[in-house]
Amino acid sequence: MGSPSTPDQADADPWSDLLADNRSVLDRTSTAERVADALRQWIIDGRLRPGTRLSEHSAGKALGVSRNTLREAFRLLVHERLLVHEFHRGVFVRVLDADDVTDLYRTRRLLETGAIRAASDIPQERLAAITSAITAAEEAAAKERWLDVGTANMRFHQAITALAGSPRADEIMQQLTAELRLAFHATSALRRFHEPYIELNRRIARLLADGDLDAAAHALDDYLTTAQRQLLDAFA
Amino acid sequence: MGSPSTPDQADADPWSDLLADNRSVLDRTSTAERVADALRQWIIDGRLRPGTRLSEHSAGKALGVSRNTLREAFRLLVHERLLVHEFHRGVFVRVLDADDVTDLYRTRRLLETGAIRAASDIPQERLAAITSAITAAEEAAAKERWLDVGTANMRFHQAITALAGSPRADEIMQQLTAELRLAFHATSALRRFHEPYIELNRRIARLLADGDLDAAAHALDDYLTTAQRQLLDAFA
DNA sequence: GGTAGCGAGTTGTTCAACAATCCGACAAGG
DNA sequence: CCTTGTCGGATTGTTGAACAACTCGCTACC
Repeated sequence: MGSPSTPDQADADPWSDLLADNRSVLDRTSTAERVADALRQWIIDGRLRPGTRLSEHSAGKALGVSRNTLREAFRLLVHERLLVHEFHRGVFVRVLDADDVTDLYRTRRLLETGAIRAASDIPQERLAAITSAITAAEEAAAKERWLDVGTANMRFHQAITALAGSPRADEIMQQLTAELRLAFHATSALRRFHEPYIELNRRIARLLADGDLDAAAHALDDYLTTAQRQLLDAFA
Repeated sequence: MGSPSTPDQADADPWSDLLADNRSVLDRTSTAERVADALRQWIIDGRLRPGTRLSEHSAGKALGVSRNTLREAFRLLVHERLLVHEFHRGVFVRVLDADDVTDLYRTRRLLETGAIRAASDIPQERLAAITSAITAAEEAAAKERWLDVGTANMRFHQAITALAGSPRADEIMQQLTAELRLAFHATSALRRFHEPYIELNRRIARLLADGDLDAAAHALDDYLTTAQRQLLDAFA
C-alpha cells in the first residue's frame, strides 16, 4: 500500500499509463452531463440568447432525453450560473446586469493578479501556453473572426490563472469566463471589442517572460479595469 | 427602470423590506435543495464520514424522497466536491488526499490575501464581522467545544474574504471551507487543531484595524502556510 | 376600472419499469 | 495457490406516465 515496490514487477509499468488514458474514454459520462455540455456550448456560442426560456417539454423532445434527465442537466448549469431557475416558472438563460459584470471583473482581478504574484518561477510550458493563446488571437484577428478572437483571449486569461498551479483556481476561472460570455453577447454590437487587447496581452506576456511579475500584475490590473469599463459602457 | 424614483410613492416603502424577508419564506426551495442542505450539513458535521457510500435506495427511503429527487441533490453536492460520483457505482463522501489539501490552501491564499490587498478602506461593519468571529472562537475555546471553534474559525476566514466585497468570491470561499471540513475530519485525532490560531487571528484583525494591509496579508500568508503544513503532517 | 376566479399549460415530485453495469461467489483449469 | 470464466443478485441509469402545485392570461362581474 505504501511505496509501490512490488518485487517482481518493474515500478514503471508501461501499461499503467495506458490505464490512466483509457479511463477517460471508458468513463462514459452520463446523459445528463452530455446534455449539459451541449447546452453550455450553445450558450457560450450565443446560439441560446440570454433571457431565453428553456421549457422542459420542448427542450427534452429536441434533445431526445427524458424530463428527469434534462432536469439534472439544468441543475448543473444553474449551479454554474449559466441558467437561472425560478421556482414553478422554469429555467432561463442568465441575463447579466451591471453588478454581475463588476463582480466578475473583481473576481477575475483577484484570481489573475494573484496567480501572477504567486508564481515564483514560471515554467517554460506555462509561458508557452500564454504566448500560444496570444498568437491564436492574432491569427483569428487577421481573419476577422472576432468570436474566435474572444475564445483565444479567454484562453490567454486562463493560462494566466494557470500560473498559480491550482486545479481549483483553474476551474473557477473557467466558470468565470463562461459566465462572461453572457455579457459579451449582450453587447453584440461591438464585435471588435476584443481586438485592442491583443497587443496588451502581448506586452503582459513579455513582462512575464522577463520575470518582472510586479509590472505584469499591474499591467493586467489596468487591462481589467479598462475592459470592465468598456463592457459597462456598452450596457447603457 | 434606471433610478427608482416613482412619483407618487415614497422611495423607502416600509413593506418593501418585508418583501425581501418574506421572499425567503415564500420562495420555497425545491425538495432536492433541502435534501442537499441536509446532506451538506451532515457531511461538514462529520456525521457522514469521508468514504461513506450513499445508496440511492436506502438514502431515499431514509430521507423520504424519491430516487429522482435524491439524484438531483447528489448532483449538486458532487458539483460542490463534497461527494464524488462514480459511474454505475454510486456516490461517496469525498476523501481528500494530500494534493487536495495543498490545493485548497493554495486557493485560499489566493483569495484571502487578495481580498485584503484589494480592500482599500475597510468599512466598520466588515471589521466588526471579523472580530465577532474571533470572539466567538474564543468563547467556544473556553468551553472546549473544538468543533465550534473550527466553525468560528471558518467564519473568520470568510469575513476576511468578504473584504473583497465580491459575492462570487464569498461563495467560492464558502465552498472551499466546506471542502476543508472533510480534511479536518480525516485528522479527527487532533481536536485542538484550531486553538493556537485564535491568537493569530486576533493579531491579523488588529493589523487590519490599523490599516496596515500589507502586514496583515503577510501574517495571513504565514498563518496559512503553517496551518497547511500541520494538516499535511496529520495526513501521514 | 379594478378584481375575483376559472382554466390551460408548465413545473415539482413520485412511482414503476427496464436496460446497463458492478460485484461477489463459485467453479474450472493451469 | 492463483488465475480465469461465468452466473446471479443488487445497484445505478434512464425513461415514461401520472398527479399535485403553481403561474399566467382571460373572462365575467361588480
